[in-house]
Amino acid sequence: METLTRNQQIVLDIINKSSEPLKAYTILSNVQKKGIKAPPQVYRALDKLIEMGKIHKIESKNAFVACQNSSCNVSKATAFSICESCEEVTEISNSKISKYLSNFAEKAGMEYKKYNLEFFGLCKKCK
Amino acid sequence: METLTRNQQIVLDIINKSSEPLKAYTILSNVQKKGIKAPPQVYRALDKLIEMGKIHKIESKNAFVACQNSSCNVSKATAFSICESCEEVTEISNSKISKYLSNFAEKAGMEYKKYNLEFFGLCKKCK
DNA sequence: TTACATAATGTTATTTTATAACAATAAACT
DNA sequence: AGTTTATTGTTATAAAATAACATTATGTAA
Repeated sequence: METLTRNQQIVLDIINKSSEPLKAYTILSNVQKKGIKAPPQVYRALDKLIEMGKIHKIESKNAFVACQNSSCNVSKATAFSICESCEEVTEISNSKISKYLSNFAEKAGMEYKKYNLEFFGLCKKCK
Repeated sequence: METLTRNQQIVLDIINKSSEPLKAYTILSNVQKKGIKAPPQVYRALDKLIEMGKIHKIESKNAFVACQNSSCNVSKATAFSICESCEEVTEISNSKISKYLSNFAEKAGMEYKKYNLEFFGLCKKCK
């Protein structure tokens, strides 16, 4: 179990507290009172947290969310559903999807390391 | 069958000719001799071409590729495999994946409109 | 055809997202 | 303690995308 550095912990705390994906510069403005002053400090922390699987990047939004799946301490397969109305992002932790896709990748002749899947539509509330 | 405007056609031609995903500013520098001078012109063409399903955006790379799947004239479900060594990007047009994932989304209670899936790993050549 | 609406374009400036480069500290190792 | 390695702080800049608005082209209906 890796221990976090000060900056990593500060950034992770903000993301954990948030109910929605946060952008890097939003994070920055929220941690400036804690002494993190410049973008590279935020991006470096984000990079490490992603490596550790503590957070994920929502590529279509350039935003970052806490991993909601306690078992994924290495980020190798991520899936999200994204509501186009309320912007809610939910991590899908479905072992069937994961198995299905890993299997598919192998059959396709690819030495697969990870995947990212993003669903777009309307969530239960919004539809 | 929609007809393309001049700018859309110019941008599509460049992307079609390329064997790899192109970034917006790479496209721009390649079409300046044809009279497209500024980023908004490129981005507007890209947006329309995506709407039409002629091209797709590789979110993890901020790059654009021609649709390799002649049947997808509306871009609602895309899947790619991306080689982390040679950067080759291949569109996966597998109706099974598509069916499986659509099905999954529906069961999850989401009114699903589209998805984007990106696999990362090593392609056949590189592994 | 002419008038009106709609869409596409051209252009400048700016915003947003991300990284390069390098000096300064701190942590881990032998 | 001295050396290596990782992390931090900082400034500047690069890369990606959009806002805003004036202009031109295209479609449509009287």
